[in-house]
Amino acid sequence: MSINELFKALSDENRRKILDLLRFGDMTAGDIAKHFDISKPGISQHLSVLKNANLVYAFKKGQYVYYSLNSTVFQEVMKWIIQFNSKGEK
Amino acid sequence: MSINELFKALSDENRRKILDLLRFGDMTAGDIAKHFDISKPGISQHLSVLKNANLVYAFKKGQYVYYSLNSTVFQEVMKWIIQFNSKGEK
DNA sequence: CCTTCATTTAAGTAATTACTTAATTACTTA
DNA sequence: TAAGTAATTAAGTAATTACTTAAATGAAGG
Repeated sequence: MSINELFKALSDENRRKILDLLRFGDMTAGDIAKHFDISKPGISQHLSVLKNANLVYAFKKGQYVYYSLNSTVFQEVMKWIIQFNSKGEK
Repeated sequence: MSINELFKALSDENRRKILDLLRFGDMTAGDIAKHFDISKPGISQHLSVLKNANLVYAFKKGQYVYYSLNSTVFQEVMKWIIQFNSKGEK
């Protein structure tokens, strides 16, 4: 859950779009994939990057895997950003 | 100055380290390079990515080029992040 | 069980990115 | 104006990343 992993995860347009979708509620991997032109395995790989960065978590329900935003980690990024408004301390 | 360019620029560890250095004051390209193990042209390329993303700006003084943080753009990122704390509106 | 559906894993490829060294541009000063 | 320094541009390469298709896993329902 390094800050590097976090920024790397956020650096891809498709992954940010996935996060955008999840803002409105949890979704299955398949439903997420429907919003993209890329293959299901492609999406699955993006989801795994987001999961490893703790930006989302996954829970299984029957044969479906639901993905959910983990909004706590966004605060990590926020903290990093905030440094650059309060110039040159610490 | 797209949000994509911005996140791409922030996704590299060395570029984030450059931004960290600039928090404490403007620096020349050469002085920045001294803090890294990579070549000067390598740093120059990173600086150009940061400049294109509007994260820094450059001004020339004699034969030196000074780089300076452009803290206003961080607010763009901030805005993007904030969405994920206030779930599912807009 | 066997089939179907949802998802992931595996393996390969194409595109992108981060670096390198060599050459070039721009400025300064003897 | 020649020599030295700072920085960038150019061109090539190695490493990484984003995708693809095919195969494997796992749960659901006849």
